[in-house]
Amino acid sequence: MQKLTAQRQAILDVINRSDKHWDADEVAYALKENDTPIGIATVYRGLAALAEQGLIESIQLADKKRYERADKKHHDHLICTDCGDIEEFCKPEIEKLQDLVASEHDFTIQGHQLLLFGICIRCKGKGI
Amino acid sequence: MQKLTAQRQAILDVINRSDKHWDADEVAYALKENDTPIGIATVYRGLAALAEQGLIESIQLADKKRYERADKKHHDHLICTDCGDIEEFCKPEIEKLQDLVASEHDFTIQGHQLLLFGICIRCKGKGI
DNA sequence: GTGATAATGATAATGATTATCATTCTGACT
DNA sequence: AGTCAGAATGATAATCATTATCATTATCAC
Ligand SMILES: [Mn+2]
Ligand SMILES: [Mn+2]
Ligand SMILES: [Zn+2]
Ligand SMILES: [Zn+2]
Repeated sequence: MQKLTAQRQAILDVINRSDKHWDADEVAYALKENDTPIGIATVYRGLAALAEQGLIESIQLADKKRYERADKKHHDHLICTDCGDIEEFCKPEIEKLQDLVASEHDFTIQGHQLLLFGICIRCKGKGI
Repeated sequence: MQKLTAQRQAILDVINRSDKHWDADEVAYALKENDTPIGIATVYRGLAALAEQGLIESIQLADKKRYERADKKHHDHLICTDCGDIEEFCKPEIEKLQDLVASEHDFTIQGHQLLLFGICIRCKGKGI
């Protein structure tokens, strides 16, 4: 990314103004609401470029990529298989053990993805 | 899955006779080599059905699902971003901490996926 | 054997993402 | 100010894994 163009700045603003985990369509829709509509291909390219620069974070779910603000400390995710809600958690002991695993395998770790799937507290009380 | 049909048994056999992590196309190709060709839709359905019954395991990578034998103890994966190789590891302390995280969030855990991305030992010595 | 149910397989459809390509923008340099 | 090159944009086509459709076939209970 050479330039933080107006379009990419607009994408970044959308993502930075909430704690959501956005997919490309949601970003495009928010931009349209915003009266700054941007072509969907440009949204995809912008998201990829911003993530590459570390200006936003990405998580890869089964079906699609989602993006979030980069200005929080590193965390991983709990995903409700019922409502799709995404919660966050931070557990440095796990990260340490991951590094240990990598070194045990002579593996130079570049990143990781830990997803916990299950039922969130809200969905637990649904069928009553 | 009502029946373990001949086709599904053939899929299961292919997967059980190696330690690979198979995608649907690879399974279909192996079956053709085997002189037991099976329609690709049937392969997809068979893999899903076998995984649902716990007869095989699945992992969801960024682009596609892969399947492996279910007769090993639970493990997670190291994925080389250079050659695509998949190694396995087992770290019960991590699993315990995952359960702790879930309980801290009143989250009923159903499953998890931990992927460590990086460079495997073989690829590390490449550019010399 | 007959009928209900499930599975198969060829093919079409879906959905997220990427590629193409003509057009527009930007910034550096006259 | 004008020119030029490299980037970015956006409409659209293409890709690729997976799922849906649907007519046909297999299987099981009676
Ligand atoms: Mn997050
Ligand atoms: Mn494995
Ligand atoms: Zn939920
Ligand atoms: Zn490698």
